[in-house]
Amino acid sequence: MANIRDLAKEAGVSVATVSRVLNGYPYVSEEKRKAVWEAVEKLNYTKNIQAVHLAKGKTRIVGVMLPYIHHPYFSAVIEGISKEALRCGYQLLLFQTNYEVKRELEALERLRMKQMDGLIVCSHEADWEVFAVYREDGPIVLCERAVGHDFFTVYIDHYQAFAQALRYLLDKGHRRIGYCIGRTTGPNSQARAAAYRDVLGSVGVIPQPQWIFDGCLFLEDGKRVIERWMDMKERPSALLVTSDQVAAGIVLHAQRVGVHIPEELAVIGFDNDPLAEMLGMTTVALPHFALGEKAFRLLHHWLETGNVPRTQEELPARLIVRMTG
Amino acid sequence: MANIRDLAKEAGVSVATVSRVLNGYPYVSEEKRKAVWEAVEKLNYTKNIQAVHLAKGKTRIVGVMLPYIHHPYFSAVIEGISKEALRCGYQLLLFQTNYEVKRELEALERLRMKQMDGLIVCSHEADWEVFAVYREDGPIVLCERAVGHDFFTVYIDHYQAFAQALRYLLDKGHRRIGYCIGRTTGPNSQARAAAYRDVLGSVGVIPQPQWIFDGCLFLEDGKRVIERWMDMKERPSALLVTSDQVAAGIVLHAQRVGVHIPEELAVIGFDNDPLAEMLGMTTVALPHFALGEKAFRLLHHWLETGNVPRTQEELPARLIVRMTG
DNA sequence: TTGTAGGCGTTATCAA
DNA sequence: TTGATAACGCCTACAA
Repeated sequence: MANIRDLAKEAGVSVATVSRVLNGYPYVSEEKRKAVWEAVEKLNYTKNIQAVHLAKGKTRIVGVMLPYIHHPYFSAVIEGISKEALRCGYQLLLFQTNYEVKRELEALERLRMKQMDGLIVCSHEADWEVFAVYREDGPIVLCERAVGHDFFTVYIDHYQAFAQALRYLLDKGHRRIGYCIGRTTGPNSQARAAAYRDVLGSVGVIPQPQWIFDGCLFLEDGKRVIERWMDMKERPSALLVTSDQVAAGIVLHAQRVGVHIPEELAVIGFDNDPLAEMLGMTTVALPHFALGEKAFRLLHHWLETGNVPRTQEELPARLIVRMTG
Repeated sequence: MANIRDLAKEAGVSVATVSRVLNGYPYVSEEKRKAVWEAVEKLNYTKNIQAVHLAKGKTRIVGVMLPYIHHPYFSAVIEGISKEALRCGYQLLLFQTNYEVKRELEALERLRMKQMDGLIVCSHEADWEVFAVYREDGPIVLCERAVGHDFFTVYIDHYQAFAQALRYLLDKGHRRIGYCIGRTTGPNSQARAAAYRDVLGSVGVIPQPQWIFDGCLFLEDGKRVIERWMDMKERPSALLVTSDQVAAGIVLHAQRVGVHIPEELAVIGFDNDPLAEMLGMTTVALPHFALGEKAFRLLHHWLETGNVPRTQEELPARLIVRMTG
């Protein structure tokens, strides 16, 4: 495969001139410019991007760290990132971690190795301290709140989102309120747990541990929740469900087994997935797509200007009352 | 940032020795090995992966071309690809195209530029001739059938899948059978259209153009379908819906507006999404995840052995009868 | 077991 | 306007 030196020889110019032509720099005579393009044509030349990356020390590639892709939340976030990246001429390198710390470290190491210009962390498992170590190796933007660390982040205010829904339920008279969550670790989950404690505590309700349903990620988990709920002696009268997928699973399975929603069990989902509208589900709308977009923009600005963005932007959530809660 | 030469100086050895140590080659004395690692530690060295890529002419990166990510079909395929890639130590570079030919060409150009070792095409818009031009620039594996081109592919046999469902409906006595599809171009869509013509033709049914509902990609499109269906004078009695998401939208909206399923309208979805099971939907299970896995494996084998895989593997689909059709 | 030196393909500086 | 040449950082014959 022809390289820039072959071109130079063919066109009868220097490699420097070839490079200038290829990159559209001024100060090249029309004549030589033409000769170079002809050589490009003749030798069927294409630039080797690796060499460019090495020489420039930049790649216009951004890494995206996330546990898995086949999930409505993460695929919405990526879509937002991807849309902006496309617009700005950046490429996306995927780092699927399955929430394994080892994988997260691999991604961070790749940042050190300068495989990409920056990294967007959608969700993580390792301690923030681990991430802090890599801060000097390249720009990192988070999609989660990092309390006590001055990372640059765009995040959804899950405390406020949860609190909002809880107060709504309290106002409707509910006292036995439980919730379903994907996993208990992670900043988002902890923000919710804090809101749960605080808001229920403010009205003197003592939540029961068994009112918290862990491992709720996918539609089919909703079935499990209903089954467990039916087996309980003191059932919650309302559930906050941190994913509309799971909430939909709950609502649909409840319907099937004859549990009346919201009379016997009020259900409030999160996300405002199309499914929520379709099922008439009360839900808290979360701006996932915008989260991805903004995270990329933040990183992009950082990369292009070199100015560290001292940003920690909070994206608001909005309760949408429909029929299930 | 320290480089391999700094290490050599620090450790009092040559760069070749450093490289050997770093890459775990034999024939290095324990003493020097130790000295190198100490230098690594001391200088806080990390290898620059770009330089490695350039020197080796390989990247262990695979490109994935797909129209969008936030879609159950594509995110399942990627998940399959990603899982295998992770296992084999490969990374994924995303090329979101929005079905724009221009974007597809950009991805192919990147293959030429040797940004990645190979490319998996999940779905495309450009003519196969365009892809054929780039075949010599790197291994390309397709997730769609390419009739008349000897690309290497793994694909779901959509003709068989569609035909299977159609015959089932015919057996049940349906004659006015329509279908909903994402877009009409693309090999998968054309395979379905062919099955539709052939199977209906075989029993002398002349399908009406308005029985084909285009642009059905997401849950919310199902609502539109029902609305249009209700406005029709000669309504289909059954619909094949090429996405369970859309089928779910149809079933749920039908329920809402009082259309009885399957009595007034039989619905058969595709994918076997968890939603289908939850809603008791009859559906044709499609192995999306396996498709991604196998596509990666095919490419991987090609990359590692250098042997062109003359594979064109057809993945079967399976009708799952539940309650909607 | 070790080192030297050339190569990978571009970009960028500096002098002309 | 142009060209030589030194980076960029690593790998790898080949020679010792």
